[in-house]
Amino acid sequence: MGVTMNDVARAAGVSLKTVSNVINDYEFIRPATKQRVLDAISELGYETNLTARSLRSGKTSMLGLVLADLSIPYYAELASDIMKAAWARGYRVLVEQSGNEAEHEKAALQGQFRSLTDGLLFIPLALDAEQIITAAGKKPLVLLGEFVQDPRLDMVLIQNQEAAAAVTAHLLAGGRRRIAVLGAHDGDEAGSNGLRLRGYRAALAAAGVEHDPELVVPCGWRRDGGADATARLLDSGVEFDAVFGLNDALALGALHELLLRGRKVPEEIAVAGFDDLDESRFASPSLTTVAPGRAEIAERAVELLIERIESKDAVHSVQQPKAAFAMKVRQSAP
Amino acid sequence: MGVTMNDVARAAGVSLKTVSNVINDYEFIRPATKQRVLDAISELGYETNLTARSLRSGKTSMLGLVLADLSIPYYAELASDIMKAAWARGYRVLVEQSGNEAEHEKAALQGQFRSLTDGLLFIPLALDAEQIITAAGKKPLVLLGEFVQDPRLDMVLIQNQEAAAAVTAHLLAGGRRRIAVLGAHDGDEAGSNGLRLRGYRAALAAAGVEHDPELVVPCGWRRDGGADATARLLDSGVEFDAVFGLNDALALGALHELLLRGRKVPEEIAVAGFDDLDESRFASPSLTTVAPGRAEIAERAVELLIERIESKDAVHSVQQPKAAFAMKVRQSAP
DNA sequence: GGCTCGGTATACATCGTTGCAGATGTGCCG
DNA sequence: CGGCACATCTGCAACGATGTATACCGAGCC
Repeated sequence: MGVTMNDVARAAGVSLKTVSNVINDYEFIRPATKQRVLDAISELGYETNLTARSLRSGKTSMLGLVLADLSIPYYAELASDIMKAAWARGYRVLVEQSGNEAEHEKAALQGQFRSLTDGLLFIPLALDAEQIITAAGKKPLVLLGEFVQDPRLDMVLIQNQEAAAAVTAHLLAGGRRRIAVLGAHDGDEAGSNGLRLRGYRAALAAAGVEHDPELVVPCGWRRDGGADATARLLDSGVEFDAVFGLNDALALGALHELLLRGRKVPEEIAVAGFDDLDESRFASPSLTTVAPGRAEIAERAVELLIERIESKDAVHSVQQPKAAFAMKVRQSAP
Repeated sequence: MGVTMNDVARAAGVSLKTVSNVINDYEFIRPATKQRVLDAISELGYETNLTARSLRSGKTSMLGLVLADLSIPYYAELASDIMKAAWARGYRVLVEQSGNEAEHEKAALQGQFRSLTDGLLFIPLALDAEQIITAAGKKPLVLLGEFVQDPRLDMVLIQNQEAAAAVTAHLLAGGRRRIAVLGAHDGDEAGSNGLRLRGYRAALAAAGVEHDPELVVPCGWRRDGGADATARLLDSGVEFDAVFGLNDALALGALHELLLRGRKVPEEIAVAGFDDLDESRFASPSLTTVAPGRAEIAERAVELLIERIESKDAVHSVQQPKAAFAMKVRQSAP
């Protein structure tokens, strides 16, 4: 157990450094020498010790990914895309679940384990920009999710406001006038939910439809939150002819509750979401939603982070690319 | 950037080794000394370099988790549980997506990246036991998912057969006699799908219901596979009054397709699955399924793997604990 | 033939930590 | 008061790789 370069060197009759050179594709090695080393490597079953390499070179070739919880489908799908993008560029991803708690997020930014990664992809939920900047120090960092916005931070943006406006406009075009919104407080301005809410209000205003604060229902971020909120809404007696879940999980929870209570979707009440989960396509009825460009987000975020890592000292201006979104009109709101 | 133990030592006026001792909670240190060191640490913002520690100690405190793809909800939920269990024991998890390809699985078992982890949790899909044993070598390894069964390998078992029999029995108890099965070939004996199929047949036999091979429909493992298979089944004209998806994704795909075609669930056709995804609870109608004991599986697998890692040389017999399962009766098959 | 030059291989120090083997100091016992 | 045990602290050598500097070698040039 544990063949080292030294063993290989001895077996091949060369110096340790030559083995290193072969492994790192150094240009000037005689083919015969190279072959001898390669033979020795495969004969002994040598494998590079990445830990040692990291210590010496100062790079781990790992990216940290901090998100709330993998059991939330949107994060799982995003994580999957991010891992593929990173892998394609020779990096691995170390996922850290923050459980949406400030303490865990902070720990991820500045804790011990930071030293295992070359940079961080971070989906902040509990910390604000100031806290993030303080905690992160100089480590390469790219934010995702737009919960936090700040001109000093690199991030990949979702067009929250525009996309939410598009969903709302679609519902309005379908003749809906009393569109309930799940997942935000009426006053929210910040965070992705705030931005999405703003998009909703903008679309209403553009269509000349009055905004009723009673239709904005705060709730958790998961399916049960959407279901509960819908139940409360139905019980409250407030009239509505559509539900816009600020994410698909909420919309699916709402859909479930509406059908449970015998409401007809979409005839009576239309339902729309935001995220375009794989699951949403297969809901019954299938869910109208907007795709925020997940694959593009993953790709861009990884690319940007790696750029920051590999040109660490270079001067650079903050980048905040926006991903393209796309409406997905399905049965729940045709 | 890069405060080392040496810097701390100098600042605290002690030797480097004493700093190390403080950090590792060595017993015999005068409180005053300890405090001085701790002060220096926080003043300088020192952080342990885990890479160096790993190199020196030979432990990385990371577990590898090899699975097909995080975008598959069952794996995402399992991964989430595994990470929490590992974290609670001081380990992190490095996820590797195999995409269900033999080559990737093999690479995960014996590739470079192996040296970054102390042991591997592996959900095999493409490799068989022999290949796994050959590729894995002596590295601590615990299998999950029961796609492979072998008395030489540690693994945490799902009661595939028993649980599938329970689902089938439940459908039979509801008066169903023509139960279609999605996700296996009629001949399958191995793998979780084979075992689940065997449970299905056993339950039919126990109830004295004849088995019709035409009701067994092979298909992919995701929602679209279930939908396609259901479409084919409907088109073929084969009669059936229930569908048993060998996992929830398939069942949900089937549910979607049935409703799309105007079939009433459960009145006309009952639907049941296997996995108890979070999503299944919120489907409409909610999905009857069986929970394989995901949290317990995660817990036990992590525990077993860590035991193997930490008592590496000790003689031990192969362990194959079984997780308890639980029926979840919901609307789709009351 | 001696000298330069570029290709090829090597030696040595080094990354930041921990294991091991001691060195020092303190208190207590006889 | 010497000796001994024990608490406390220190120094050195490693872990396995890579960077830098340099040694060697044959070919080409004058």
